[in-house]
Amino acid sequence: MRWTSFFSPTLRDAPADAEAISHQLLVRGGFIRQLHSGHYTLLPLAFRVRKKIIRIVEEEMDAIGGQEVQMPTLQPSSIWKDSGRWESMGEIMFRLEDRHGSQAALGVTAEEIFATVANEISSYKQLPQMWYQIHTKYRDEARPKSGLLRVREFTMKDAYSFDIDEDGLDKAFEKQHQAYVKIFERLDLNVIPVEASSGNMGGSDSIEFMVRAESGEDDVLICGECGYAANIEKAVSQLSEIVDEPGPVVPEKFSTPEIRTIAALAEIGYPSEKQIKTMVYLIDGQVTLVLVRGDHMINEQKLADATQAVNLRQAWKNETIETLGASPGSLGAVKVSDLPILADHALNGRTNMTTGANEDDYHLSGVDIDRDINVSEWLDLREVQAGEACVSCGGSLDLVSTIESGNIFKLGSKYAEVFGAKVLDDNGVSRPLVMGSYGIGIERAMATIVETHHDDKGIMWPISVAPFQVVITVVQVKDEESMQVAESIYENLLNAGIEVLLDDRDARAGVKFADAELIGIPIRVTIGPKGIADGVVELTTRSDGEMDLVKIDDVISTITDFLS
RNA sequence: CGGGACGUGGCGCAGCUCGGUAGCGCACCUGCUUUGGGAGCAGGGGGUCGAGAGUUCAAAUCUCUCCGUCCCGACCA
Repeated sequence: MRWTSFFSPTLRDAPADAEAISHQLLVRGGFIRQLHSGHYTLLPLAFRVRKKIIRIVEEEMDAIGGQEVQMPTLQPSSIWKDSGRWESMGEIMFRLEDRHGSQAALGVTAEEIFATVANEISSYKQLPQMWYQIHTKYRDEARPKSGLLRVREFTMKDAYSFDIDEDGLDKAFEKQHQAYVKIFERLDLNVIPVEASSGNMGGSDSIEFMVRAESGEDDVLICGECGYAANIEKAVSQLSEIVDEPGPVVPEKFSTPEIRTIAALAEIGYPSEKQIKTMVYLIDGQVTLVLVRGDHMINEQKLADATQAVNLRQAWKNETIETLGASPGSLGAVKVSDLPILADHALNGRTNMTTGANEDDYHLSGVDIDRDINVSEWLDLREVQAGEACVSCGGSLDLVSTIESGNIFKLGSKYAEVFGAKVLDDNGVSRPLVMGSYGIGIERAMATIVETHHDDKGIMWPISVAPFQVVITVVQVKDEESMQVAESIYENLLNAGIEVLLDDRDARAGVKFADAELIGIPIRVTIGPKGIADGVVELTTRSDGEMDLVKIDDVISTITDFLS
């Protein structure tokens, strides 16, 4: 490709509203343009990168027996109603009606569709199966952000495995795990597999593949000692034991005017780890009290997972007052008998605690949880904090921000049962298929690579996904000899199957160098009159900026060697 | 959904307080000079000032409503 006919509108300044570095560089480099919030046009450069990522994903999926298919993105409401996700997907799902008034949705994910097709499998002899597609997904995100990192329309590789039993699923899951490791290696993304919540996918085991990045929005806890890693929605830790002083036989009410917070109560002599934090939630319409230790935070995803809630929110202030008769700041669960009370494990067995009295401006001290609070269920609800001890080795946990680049789920038979995807086993017994589902966001991977491969001059693509492997920068386009050498190297590289961009623009050298660096081509061949006089050209690698003088006749072999 | 900011040529911005019909840098076009790290000079093209309504002789500027975009939080397969 010749730059003079190539469409890559580079910009000197990034748009003011681009915050994430990948967003800035992809826009500045002429890879993408925004159409509206969460929807981006992929210009030729980005499209080339996308294709390469897709190719890598396809190769690794095919290598583990994946079969590529393509499902419709416009899907009838009926199958989503059958699985219950027409409801539970909530606002994330784009919905529309056709001219006949039939309701439909744009594909958010495809468990339902794949399970429907899996009806065609009738015997255990046809198993296992692994199907995947690389196709557009639509999600009405509450807040699209950070360029390609969180969008409403994107390409996803979604794979689905079908097995006769859990054992088969375990194998498929492991194969996908291994394939992911290879894919991310080839993309030069340093992924951390972490235990994760499966959200409303309804699965059991779930692993997310996370890449550390400044602009990441998922928090992960990692143990530097033993390698334990988990999403904050799932992470657990060890707490040092607290020995409570013996308390009174009944709780004692005391006046606490002006005291509305855990911190304020701590200041007057009731340490936060000796307090009970009481929060009021509406869990699928049911008012519920949720208790954690005073110095702990509730993680709502844990709460949602533990309760299988579809709709979950904190109660409004007025709802709280109606229910408990007091305002937030004076709430407690002592003597509450008509509401479910969910408590975090860290409160188990504690005595002589302090909590709100359910009467404004009063608290209770000397609360013995077993004796005074009617806990319905003990659950893991609290959010682990940085520095806490690892459950497996006691090491200190680090909190790091990451981008979720892929995930794998064990779905079990939920969808197979709903859609009647059953097969006969070797005893002639009908059994539902056991499914897994496995996703990777393609454009997100592209942006994540930029997040992790850039310097102050621009992008530094790994060779595996670079839009071009080589750029030939002709310093003096009007110098005939330079152009002749450039044309000849260009032709030879093309013949060698290498993707080359020939910068034949009549621009100043500085402009051309800056553009080449901005768009991140791994190898630059610089051709100028000076070198030609000596029979050499320059080879510069983008990743380390190192420059070598190479004889003109050796350029092709040097480059092909370097690339292989 | 809660909080905050912004909307003026392709990009970055000024002008708005105090109303008088739009300007700067980059980019773009033409010519000349220049040519190894974002050139110089000269000339030129391009803007419903987010939209609508209102106030006014007159609105980018004042008022109201709406729309859009970004950031923080909530939420998020």
